[in-house]
Parts: sequence; structure tokens; C-alpha cells
Amino acid sequence: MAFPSLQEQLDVISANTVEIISPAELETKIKGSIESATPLRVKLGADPSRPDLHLGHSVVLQKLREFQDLGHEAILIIGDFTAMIGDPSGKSRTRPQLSHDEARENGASYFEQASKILDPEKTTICYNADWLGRMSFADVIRLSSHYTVARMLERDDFERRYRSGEPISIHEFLYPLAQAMDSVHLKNDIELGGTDQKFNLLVGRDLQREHGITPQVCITMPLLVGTAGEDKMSKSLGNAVCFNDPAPDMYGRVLSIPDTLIENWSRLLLPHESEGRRRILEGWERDPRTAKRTLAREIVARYWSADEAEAAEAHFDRLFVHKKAPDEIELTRFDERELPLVDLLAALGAASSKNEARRLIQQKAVSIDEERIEDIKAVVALTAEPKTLKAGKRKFYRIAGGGEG
RNA sequence: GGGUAGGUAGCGAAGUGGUUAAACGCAACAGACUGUAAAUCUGUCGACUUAUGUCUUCGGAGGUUCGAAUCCUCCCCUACCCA
Repeated sequence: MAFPSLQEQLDVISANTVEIISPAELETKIKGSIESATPLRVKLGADPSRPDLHLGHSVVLQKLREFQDLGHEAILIIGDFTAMIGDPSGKSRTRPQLSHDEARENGASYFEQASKILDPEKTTICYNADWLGRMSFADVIRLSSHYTVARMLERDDFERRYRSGEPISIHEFLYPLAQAMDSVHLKNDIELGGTDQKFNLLVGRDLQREHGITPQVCITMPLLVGTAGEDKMSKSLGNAVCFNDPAPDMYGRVLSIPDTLIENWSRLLLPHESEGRRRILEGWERDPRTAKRTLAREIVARYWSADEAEAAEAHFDRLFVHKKAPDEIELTRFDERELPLVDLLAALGAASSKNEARRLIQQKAVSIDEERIEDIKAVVALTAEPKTLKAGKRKFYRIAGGGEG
């Protein structure tokens, strides 16, 4: 196929990037690609130990998609080998060591989710256990001799942890090398990653060079800030919007971001040519409410559908703007004819303990059929006719009793 | 192998014999406010009971004491220094 012109490609590729190492090499590679009519091989590593993709992942996936649309080859590497070892880095010490099957399964799930952004037909998937798993201990030692401790400690988080006295396991030093081996194996032209991957990407570059391969160009993308507006988006921080979040949840979560994030999210998460993106960027300062609603609808539409986005918005308005109960709530039927409210809340899962249930009641958070209940000893009559129970702002239940149905 | 400093609730961090279910901060939850939020204010934040009492918690196991997160013994874990 014919590739777009050099300038066209450079414009698309460099949009939203934080750093390109190096722009000159990128240009050379693109030129070569056009001349030889050969697509560039663009690598993106995927961590299968966390198979829940969220909007943060989409920033980099989107960039990979842009490469695909330019006619280049997208290679998704599932790090099944590294996941099998288990990565204790930093806070998540409980990160599980996955079995090979689990890692493959998660990898498949990752690909399925990523297909909401990527063109699955044009995506090559590799599993790095295929080559890393064949290395002998001697191979690993030889590999590790390419890098020094001092250079490893250049990495931001290693340096920080070392200085603050947090443990760093030896094998963590091997992760960048393992990832770099992927680049040596694939002989890819470009590697994408978030800014937190910069060090790892550079190791790949070095290692390729030492193996006599033209070093990859490293492209880093910004890390998306999470819904709370502070830290980067991450599942464990609870500030993520996941690809698989139900449409109404997704809509609500996007709508709850601070106004200051509207512009950044729109730039990073909506396709360039999108009409909504243009409207938001033009008008968000004047009317943040409308802009944010547009943003939320666009995002939901992308992962679900336009119809579901509309429905999610209607649902949200009903619940939070008009403070009404949602249309459809699952009905829970009890055998008893009456139950203490406290027990009821615990049984429904609205509270994790009876103590917590009492607290909710005392805090005026519980109502039945729009009627607030403040007595912690209240007993609820369970009739055949369902009642609507509300606990807090967003927990709704429909309850009914009487075994006779 | 030797030494030093540590391991306290989801996280961070006080507390070194009793009035400590354990200060304080963050997170979380609820209420008020609002365009959803954020910010702010108020409150809650081990469990069971609802009355104010019981039970379980301060790395683990024992022990001393009327009484221990706090003292003793052994063990496990982490960081740093020396070898």
C-alpha cells in the first residue's frame, strides 16, 4: 500500500507525544519505509497480570492505532513470561505470580479489550515466553552483564526507592532487560510506552544496538491523570475508568472528573477528527457542564455505543440531577415477612456489617420509598409489593417479602 | 556472620505498664452545598449489642503482671552500616 507523505506521518505520530527519541531517527525510518514500501514495526508491551484495561492504557493504544491507520505494523507483546515471575515492584506486593495458562488467558482478554481501540485484523500478538522462556541461566547472566548497577539506578523509581530505603529485589533489575530482549527478538523499529516506561524503552534501544540491530525509536505518551485529578490513572488507586465498566458507571465516572481535566482528557482520549472533541476544546471554559457531558457521552459511545451513551446520560440525570430511583433495579425477595432494617442492609450488601448499617441509618442515608428512616431499631415490613430502598447516594435495592409470592 | 534502626488499623504515622479500640494525617463512607464533581463545612470510620456493655486487635509464639501495643524470651520479616 502507499504510505502517506513524510510530513503527514510526522504530524500524526508526534501529536500528543511527550518525547520522541530521536526525531531525526524517526524521520529516517519513515523515509526508508516509504522508499522500500515496507511498514514500520511498532511494538507495545502489555502486562497480562492486570487485564483490566482503563482509559490510561487507551492513550498509548490510540497512538498504536494511529500507526496502524498509517499502514504500519502493530505488534502487541503480551508479557506472559514476566507475569509468571510476578512483579513485586513498589506497593502492590501481593501481585500474584500467574500460571502460564492464566497469563495466556489474561493476555487474550487484554487483546480483546484492546480491540476496542486497535484494528484487531492488523495487530500481531506475541507472547514473550516464546523466546524468554527458552533462555538458559547462562544466557540470562550474559544478558545482565550488558548493564551496570549504576545505570539501573538511574531509573527514577529505583533511585527513589533506593534512597528512601525501600527494598528492591534483584529480579526487578532483570525486568527492563527482559523487556529489552523483546526488542532484540522482534527487531522492531519503534517502541511505544507511557512516560514511566522511558527507562525501559531506552534499555531496549541500547540492547538492540549491542546486538547489531538499528536501535528502536522510543515514543513516550503522557500518563493520563485519574478521575480524582491527582495521581496517574491506575486500577489500584481506584481512580480508573475501565473499558469494561458498564456504560452508566463509565458515564458517571467521567462526569465526576474535576473541570480542570476536561481539556487534557479530551485531547488524549478522543480521536483527533472527532466533532465532539473540537466542540469541547472550543467551549469548555465557557460551559464546563456541557463540555463534560459531551466528553462523557463520547467516551461511553466509543466503548459501548451511541445509544448506550444516551441511555447512560438519561440514567445519570434521573439519579443525580432529579434524584430519582433508577428504572430497573434488581428485586431481592426475602422469605421473612419483616426484618430489622439493620439486618436488611447487611443482607443486601449495602453495609459490610451491622455496625456500618447502623451508622448509615444514623447518618440519614437510608430511605424506603422516598421516606427517610433514622431509627436504627426500625423493622421493615416485607410485603409482596416491592419497596425501594435507598442507602447513600447511589445504592438502590428493590425488596419484597412473603414466600407466597 | 557482626552491628544499628524498625515492623501499630486500607495507607502513612504517634503512642514505651493502666482513663488506649488505640492521637494525628490521607483514603473511604454519610450529610449539607453544587451542573456531576472538586473545594469547603459537619459527622462516621474493628465486631456484636443499644444502650454505653461484651468480645477481638498493635509482625508471630510463649512468659512476667491485678493489668501489656508498651517489660522479658525465642522466632519471622524489612532497611542501613561493617565483614
